[in-house]
Amino acid sequence: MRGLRRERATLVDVARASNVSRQTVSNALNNPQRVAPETLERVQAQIDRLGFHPNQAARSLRQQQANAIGFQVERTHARGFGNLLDPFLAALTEAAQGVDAHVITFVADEGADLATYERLLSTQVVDGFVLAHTRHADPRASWLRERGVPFVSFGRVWDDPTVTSWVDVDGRGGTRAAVEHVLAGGYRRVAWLGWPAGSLVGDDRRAGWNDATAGLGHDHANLSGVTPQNALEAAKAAEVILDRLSPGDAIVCVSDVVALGVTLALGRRHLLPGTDIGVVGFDDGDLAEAFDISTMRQPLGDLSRRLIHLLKRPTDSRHGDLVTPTLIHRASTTR
Amino acid sequence: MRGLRRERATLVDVARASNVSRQTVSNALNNPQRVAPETLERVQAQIDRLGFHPNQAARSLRQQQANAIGFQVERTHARGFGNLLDPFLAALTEAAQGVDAHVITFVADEGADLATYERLLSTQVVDGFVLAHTRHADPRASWLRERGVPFVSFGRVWDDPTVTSWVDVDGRGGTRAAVEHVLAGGYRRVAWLGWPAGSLVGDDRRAGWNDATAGLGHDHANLSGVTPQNALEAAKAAEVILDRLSPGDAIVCVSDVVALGVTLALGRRHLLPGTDIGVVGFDDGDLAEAFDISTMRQPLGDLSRRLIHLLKRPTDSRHGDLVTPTLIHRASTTR
DNA sequence: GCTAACGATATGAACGTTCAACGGGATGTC
DNA sequence: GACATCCCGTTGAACGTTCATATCGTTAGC
Repeated sequence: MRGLRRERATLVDVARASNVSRQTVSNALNNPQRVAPETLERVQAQIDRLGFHPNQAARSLRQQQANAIGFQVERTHARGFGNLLDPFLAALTEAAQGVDAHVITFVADEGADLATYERLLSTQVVDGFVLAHTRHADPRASWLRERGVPFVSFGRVWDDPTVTSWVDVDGRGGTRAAVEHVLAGGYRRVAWLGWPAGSLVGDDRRAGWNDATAGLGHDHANLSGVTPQNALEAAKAAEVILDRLSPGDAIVCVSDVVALGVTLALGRRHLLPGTDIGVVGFDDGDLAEAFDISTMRQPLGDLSRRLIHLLKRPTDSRHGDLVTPTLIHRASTTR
Repeated sequence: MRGLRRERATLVDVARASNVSRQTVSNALNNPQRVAPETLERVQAQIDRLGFHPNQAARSLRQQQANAIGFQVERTHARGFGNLLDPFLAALTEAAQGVDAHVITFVADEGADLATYERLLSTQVVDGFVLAHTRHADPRASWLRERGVPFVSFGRVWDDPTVTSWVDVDGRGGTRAAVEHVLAGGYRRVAWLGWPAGSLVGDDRRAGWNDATAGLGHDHANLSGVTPQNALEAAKAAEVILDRLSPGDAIVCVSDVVALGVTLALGRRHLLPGTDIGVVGFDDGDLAEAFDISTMRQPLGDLSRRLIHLLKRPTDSRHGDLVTPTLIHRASTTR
């Protein structure tokens, strides 16, 4: 994996070329205000001419920090359909680059995952971690906190209130906005297709539907259903609800995958999403776009930037951070 | 992003604790055969006791190599539905870990992407790159080759025969296997739904259908269709072919997304995939599993390991490397 | 019995950067 | 005029590892 021995310019090369000391070149890069303007200009010219970039390994060694963040990716078999982590990783990577940091991916063996976190830290490969897919009583969060390792979580660590360094999407507010969107579009009744109770994300999103439909005189019990996060199952569950709806009504769904299931069920009845029955998903994964389904977009760019910010200054959040999803209007809510 | 100043053990700490020199500890780690067995044991005991892991930054600095590989991820808006890169990245990460390397993700601005490659190299953040999504006349490949930078490509760099360091899936052989699978399952006629001619991957896969159906007396022109990589469009294209098929026939598709389109079209006709019409996809992305569609699985683990191997020893391949996809039998080809 | 060769371990130097400390000149303060 | 202060810049040391080379004792070869 070693390339041709490329001659990289070093600080000393730049220093010699511009007749200053190493440290002045270093200052020109890291503390330009400490350097006299004309010196700065001279040094900068040589940096450009020589194509100098500071060696990250030397920097890490001296500063005792890696400027890198670890992100655990799931092994192939463990990933689900409609997973958002792929675009999230892209957004996270971009946000990290914005603060001159890198994202390092890693996989961990089931059960032995903490050993991997330990290894990355003690080899000084990463300074901290971004967690996603936090589980109930996630052992990673407490392990990291005990050791004072910087980390943030994409998604609330619901059952550990001591972890406040998270950023999450406002599911309740998002669903509320989705309901208001279809009502404003002229759809009459708004049904809900969600996940079975007990999933914290699912319950949160459902609460938004409750909020927004409270005053409408709907028959709540009859106009909602549950399904696992699976398009085929969702299609079956949608059949039940569709029997109770008429053209001009709408279904707001807990996720894009579930919304796709509704779309499939509509297809079997030769009904058109949008024209006949409004459908809204949640997440704005790739499949929502592929099937022209209106959805609540998770603002992954903003969210990632907040995560990165929080990683550097954990004290800036006492209660976690909620971002508001935005409605993406597509054919499935166009009459 | 700096954690608590954790006291990490160093080589010297281990050396002192086991009454040997730095170098002996270093040898115990990197060249154990040079160290006397009893010394090795003593040193190893102290390494374990102190929880020592060698500092990667110091190692990189001294050895002038990062032990890291760069992998460009697409920005959010540029990704498509049914993208395989997410599981690929997981497999690649795992393969890299197998040789004590890390994967570093990065994003690049359109047009200025080579500058990002340059920066990662000259800061010694990575030693080389894994390319994916290679475009026609991909400028990255020639740029890297000119500079002698180690790189490999997931997918042939079709129009640059000087690039031999690629690993790809045998599309032709895979499709052939798919056709043989449905024939063996008792389906009578086997249609093809592919991408418009001109896509190299698509043409390759179609050739496999041609091969396998050559002696069957099919009406080739009538039993094949084209569609873009889009489930809704594929569903429309499938309608035309389905008009010419009868229950007991099958459709082999160029991708899972297209196969999903066929499944949708079947749903509208209240036909069941598998029972009425056989359907096979290609790629084994998450959606194939979600919709119980038989497909040709890209062996991402094997493929990644070959990529990593090739990155370290480019001379081991003179013509690139083809891996054989394996058939995943699901409901869509079960009668 | 002398020299060569080898096995096991130790030592100095180097990788390229930033930290900590310091120096010299100009400016300001009383 | 003495002294503090600031600006701009320099120098030695350190981060933790591995490379190149040296040392020492033992064995082999003749």
